[in-house]
Amino acid sequence: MRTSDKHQKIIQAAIKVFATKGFFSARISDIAKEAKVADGTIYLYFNNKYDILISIFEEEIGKIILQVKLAIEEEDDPRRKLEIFALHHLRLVDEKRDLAEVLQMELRQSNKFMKEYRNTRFIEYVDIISTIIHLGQERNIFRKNLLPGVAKRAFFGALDEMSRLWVLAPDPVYTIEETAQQISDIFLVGVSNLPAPA
Amino acid sequence: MRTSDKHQKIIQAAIKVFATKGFFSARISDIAKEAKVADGTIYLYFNNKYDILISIFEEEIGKIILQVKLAIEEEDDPRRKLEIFALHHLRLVDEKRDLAEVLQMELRQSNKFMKEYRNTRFIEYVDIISTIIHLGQERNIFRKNLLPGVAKRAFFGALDEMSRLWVLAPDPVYTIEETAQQISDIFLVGVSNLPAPA
Amino acid sequence: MRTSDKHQKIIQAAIKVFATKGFFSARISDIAKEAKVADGTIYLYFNNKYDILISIFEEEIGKIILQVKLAIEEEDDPRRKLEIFALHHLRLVDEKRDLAEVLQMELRQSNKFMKEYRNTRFIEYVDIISTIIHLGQERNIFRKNLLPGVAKRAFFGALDEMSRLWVLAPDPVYTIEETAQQISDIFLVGVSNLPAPA
Amino acid sequence: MRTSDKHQKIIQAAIKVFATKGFFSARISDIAKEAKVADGTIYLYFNNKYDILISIFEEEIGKIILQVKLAIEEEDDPRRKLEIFALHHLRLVDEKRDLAEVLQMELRQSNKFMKEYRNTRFIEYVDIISTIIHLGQERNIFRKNLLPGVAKRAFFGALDEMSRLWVLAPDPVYTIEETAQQISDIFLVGVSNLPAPA
DNA sequence: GATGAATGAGCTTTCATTCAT
DNA sequence: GATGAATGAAAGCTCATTCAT
Repeated sequence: MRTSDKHQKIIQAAIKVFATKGFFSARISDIAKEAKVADGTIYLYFNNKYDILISIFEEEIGKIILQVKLAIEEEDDPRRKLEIFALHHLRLVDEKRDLAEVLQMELRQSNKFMKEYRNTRFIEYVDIISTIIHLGQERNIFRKNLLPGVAKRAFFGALDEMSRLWVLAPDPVYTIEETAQQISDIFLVGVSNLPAPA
Repeated sequence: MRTSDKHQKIIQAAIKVFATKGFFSARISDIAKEAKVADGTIYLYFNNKYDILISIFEEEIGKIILQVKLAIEEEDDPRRKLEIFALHHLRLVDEKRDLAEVLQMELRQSNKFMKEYRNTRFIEYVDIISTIIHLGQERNIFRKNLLPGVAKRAFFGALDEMSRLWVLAPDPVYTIEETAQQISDIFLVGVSNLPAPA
Repeated sequence: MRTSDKHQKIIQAAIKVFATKGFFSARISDIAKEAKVADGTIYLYFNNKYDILISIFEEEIGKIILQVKLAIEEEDDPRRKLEIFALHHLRLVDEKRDLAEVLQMELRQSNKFMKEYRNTRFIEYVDIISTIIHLGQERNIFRKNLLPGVAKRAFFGALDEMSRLWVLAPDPVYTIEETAQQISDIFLVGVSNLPAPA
Repeated sequence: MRTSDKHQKIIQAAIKVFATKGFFSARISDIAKEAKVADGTIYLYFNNKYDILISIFEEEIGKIILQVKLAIEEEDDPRRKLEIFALHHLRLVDEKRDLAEVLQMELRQSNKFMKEYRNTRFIEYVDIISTIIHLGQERNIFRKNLLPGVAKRAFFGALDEMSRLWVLAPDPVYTIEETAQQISDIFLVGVSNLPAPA
């Protein structure tokens, strides 16, 4: 069996188990059972339990960043870029719910127990937004008095909070598309370089 | 006695320790040492480790909700109410950083390992926002086509993400006031019942 | 129960278990069972399995060195001092067989797996012999052309090898006294069939 | 094939690894790497880890016994025979340090964890000495009141203890030849400052 | 014969919880 | 009520051994 096979099987199993029980409550034996390998096999591919989590971060976020950047490049308008980012983000959460959950919760917890790990991939992802905002400001579409560090986080936070709702209780009330649209709307109107309402 | 000295000392110690190490990495003996009581004493006031966490949620969020509701009632304008909520939320994060961190991270993780616990207090807190939004819609200040479940989370998410930034790396670049103002601005302009830009 | 009690009980249990099975084959649970404490209790008194072994070395050899030095000081003649050392050493092996076995085997192995531990106590013990030899040379009782580093080890090695015999198969053929006498004799006058020195 | 290339390679690798880390700390994969074979290959030649150790004992001591007996037969005088034994023993330790270390430490420990293995080869080796002593007593060269079981072990122990010194810290202070001579001297004539026998 | 990926039993160690004092 | 020594279940990880290739 090819090495990559087992590596991927374990990663996918770990995503599922971490999503369900959380990193700490997850047992190596849970992951092994889910991946249909022996406990010891996991240690042929990963140094320890933390290493599995880090690998999820690195590998899966890496893939996502690539996809999103690709999708955004196809549009020129910063407003459309933001809409696409929102849509992409929420679709991902819907399609890869377990992964989304792990990234959302465990990734942010991780600095507590993995002191040495600096999560640069996550920062890279969020910075896609600030790049778009800068672009919008340059083109005079977005307000110049936007604080970039705040705006990017406001947008990401809005999406992220919706994701949480989705992850906890998949909500058939709003579709992904209308949710993405709604958030983009609120945000875009909010940041537009228009005369403030009288 | 529920509000006994020891009870509070343990709660405050636990907040500090949970904030620093996370719930799972925190040991009962850490909390005991921080609270300057014996390990066993903790079990006179709490049933187990989970119970301490739940108590933090219930008691501390309870206090916060009371404060925020009080502050909001003093204003009539929904726009001002939102601004006050934002300011209040961020001030709290700044003043009670440890508590903020526990609420932000552990509370959301909790459903993973405390299956039976339904976190109604948190929902109650976030619903303060939706109440304001409804009010704004009734008074024709906010757009009617806002999805209330989305808008409330978009606003809370934006604040929450800023809090995370604050908690991880206390940022002297933006003041609490300008951050709150900025987020309120983006959101208020975005939800205002004005003709959409051409 | 006094702290010292448990510490001693564990040390004594460990001596017995290490003597019987060797350090590596010995399980913490074996020691705990022998000491009639829970497995975890051992870790209240020792950092880890190695620490138990080191404690045996330090504490028990310390006691022995004290005793031997005391016994030797009572005699003036270096020849008698050597005889007393031999007798004392072999008596100890007989009386504290398990301890002797641990010291004999595990102590010497220890540098293999406890790289950082320097066994100064053992060297201190063997150096009691060289001190006696030096004294004998000063008084012109022992040959001046004796290499001190060799002679001390020759004497200790002879005793040690007898101890091993004793430990492996307690031998009723020779008494401790005649064995000690025999080794002292060989060392003091050799094996040649010559008229003993007057 | 018993004397196959691989069999020998594994034995030699195991001697090196056991000498360095000790039997228990040595991993099969260490030996395999040292022998430049796959882990599994070892099990084509040996039943298990213990079996490798036993094979070292049997085969390597076997060779040594042959050599020593041959060297001793060339001399007639029991005193010379003892000197040759001493010299041969120490030379061996010097030339085959790793093997010496394994035989010295692991062989003696072995009865602890390999209950069923009786180490007859080692006894055979030490009994070469007692044979010499008996011969010396028959010829009236050695004292009749020597206890043979004690004398043989005294001599062997002296050599063995020197070996340990050599193994732990190769000592350039004394040469092998002078060390062997010194021990033989002490044993043959003792340490007393008397005119050497005519 | 040779390989080395896979196995899983079994170990040391941790730490929430208890309870005699 | 308060203590903290003692408990023992539970889990991460290692590594001798196997076996499909």
